Amino acid sequence: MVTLKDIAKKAGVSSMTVSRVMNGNTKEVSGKTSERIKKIAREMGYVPNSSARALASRSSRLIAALLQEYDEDHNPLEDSYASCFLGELALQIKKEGYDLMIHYVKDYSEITYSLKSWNVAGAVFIGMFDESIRKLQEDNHIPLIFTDSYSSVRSITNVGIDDYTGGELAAKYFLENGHKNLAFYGPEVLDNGVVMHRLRGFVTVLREAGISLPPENFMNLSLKDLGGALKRLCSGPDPVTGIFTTADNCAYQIYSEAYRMGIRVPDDLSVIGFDDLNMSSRVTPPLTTVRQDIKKKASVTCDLLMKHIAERDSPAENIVLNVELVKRASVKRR
Amino acid sequence: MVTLKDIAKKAGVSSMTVSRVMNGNTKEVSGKTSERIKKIAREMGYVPNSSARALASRSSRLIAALLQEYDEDHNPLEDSYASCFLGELALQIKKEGYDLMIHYVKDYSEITYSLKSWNVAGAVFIGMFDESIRKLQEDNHIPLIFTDSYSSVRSITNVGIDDYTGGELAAKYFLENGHKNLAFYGPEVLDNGVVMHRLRGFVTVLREAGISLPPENFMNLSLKDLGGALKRLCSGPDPVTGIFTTADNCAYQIYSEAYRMGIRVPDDLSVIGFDDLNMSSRVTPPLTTVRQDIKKKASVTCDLLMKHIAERDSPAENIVLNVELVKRASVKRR
DNA sequence: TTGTAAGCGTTATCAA
DNA sequence: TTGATAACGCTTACAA
Repeated sequence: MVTLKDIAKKAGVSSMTVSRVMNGNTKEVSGKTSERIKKIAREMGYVPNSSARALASRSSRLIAALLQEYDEDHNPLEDSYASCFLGELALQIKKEGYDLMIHYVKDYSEITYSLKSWNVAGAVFIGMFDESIRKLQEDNHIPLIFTDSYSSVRSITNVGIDDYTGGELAAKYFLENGHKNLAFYGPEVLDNGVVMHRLRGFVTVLREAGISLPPENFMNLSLKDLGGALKRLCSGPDPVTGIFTTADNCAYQIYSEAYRMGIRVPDDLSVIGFDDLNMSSRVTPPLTTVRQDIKKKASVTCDLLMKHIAERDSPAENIVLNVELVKRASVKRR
Repeated sequence: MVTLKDIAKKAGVSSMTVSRVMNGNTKEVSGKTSERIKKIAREMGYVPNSSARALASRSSRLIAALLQEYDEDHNPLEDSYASCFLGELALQIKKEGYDLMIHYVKDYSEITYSLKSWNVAGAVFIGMFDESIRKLQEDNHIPLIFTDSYSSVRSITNVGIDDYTGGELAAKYFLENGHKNLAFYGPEVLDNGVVMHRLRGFVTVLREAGISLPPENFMNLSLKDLGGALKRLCSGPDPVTGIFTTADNCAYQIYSEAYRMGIRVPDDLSVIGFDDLNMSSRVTPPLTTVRQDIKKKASVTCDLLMKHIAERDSPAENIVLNVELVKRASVKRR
């Protein structure tokens, strides 16, 4: 392993001089020595030791991405939204010259542990961490960027989207297309701000149009027999003709169960999703969905992170990105 | 920040004793002091400093996952295979008490740099690294686990699948179902062992059945107008009735373009994919595909890694996992 | 069973 | 513009 010392010896200078050069403090070092040292370092294949750096400087060029580990036998990255966001985030972080660590989190205690253990420079939270936020901020004095949080903690830096408007857009589009009998499919609302706001936007528009959904039209992921429920809703004298899901992934499930039950999309049942994942333009029929710009979200997240790392007292800010409805073939005019 | 020293002071022992306790060297420390120290550490919220550990011990409990960064505007995790594998790998690595870092790689030089910089204990390569393998092994003396490699380097530890048989299974199933006029869709074969072997298995079986594919039946990702090509193949007096793709993702593209061109799957065109991603049972119609067990692959990868970390002179081994054909509705009997 | 001392590779600090 | 020195928090190696 080549160290600063090795280079210093070869160049006939102190290791401090080499250190300065390697860190680009070119102003403090004469141009000539600087060039010479760089050359030697390159020739010797010098790679700075990040651990030593972190130890000495009490900070590292390391970012942690934290993902909720909900389920034993499903890893967090099976969710295409999460993997897409993380994948994009990794790209941005790399561009900034930082390294990225990923941590699955089941227990609160795991978070602080992993952040402290590595002296990470900052952390990005992907998934629902609302209950822990206050404690996280108390325990960790590094920039923490949350995503899609609806925490009541005021001083929090968060990147989210306009979920409520998303729900509204879906409802309006259904109404425009003559749908009156609608349903909803998504995770339990109770503890999830994102889902709740999407749903609220949706039902509020419907209510204003004089439409209210009976309880059985709210289906959630814990439903054992989605196909059966769908079949029931879509038959009878006054069948459901449209369904709003809080994620494209859920919409794909609907597609699948509808197909299995012989319900045709969009002829019998129109579907609107949320996210606009890559897959959504490819499914049959292409999915009408509320689009969020995941790449933008990732780059904004990274920008915020870098800003807070550079200026530790940057004010907390909550950034809300726009959504838009992408109209495809999964909604039929009635 | 709480350090060993702090705990030592409070416990009235040397920091070495604390270090031993924190590292579980319980045999060397009396039971009583051990318990007392653990208690104090817990109370003080001690978190070991991984950087210091890595520095002092010249190794870290850190694994690097390396992903090929092919394309500027697509991140490697947009590929569901990669994100699923990585996601599962992360789970396994966490179970072993290691941390995981992800690195996108464009240039060879980036790899060695990131591995050395963090003193990582081992690395997993996801994607095509065949040309770099020899050099990687020379430059890095830590366990390197490759996946899906067909490198000619003999002493390489790799976890792959039986791609060739996968291709055979697809071909046989088409034949069983009376398909005689077939096509292929996937990445350029030239430099990709995985794709090449899948394709070889496929065409070999066909050849044995006296069927050979004309050049225009080989379509690759660079094709500008996939829909048009599909339309051409599927019309005329002797239309293609089945298409084999080297990845489920490609099959989804076929679905999408077929839909756009008014070609019905499976009535006009049967499709067989490869991977069996989560999505494949959900698309319409559910996709017949050659299944690989990604979870198994990830756990085998992790096991190998741990074994090689524990015993640095473990022999190189190439593990080949089985594949199986999952029959769904995308292939129609002719 | 416990402690002492040195050192891992780097940066911070101060002096020259 | 450079260098000497002391950390950073931990482990290794050896001594008690």
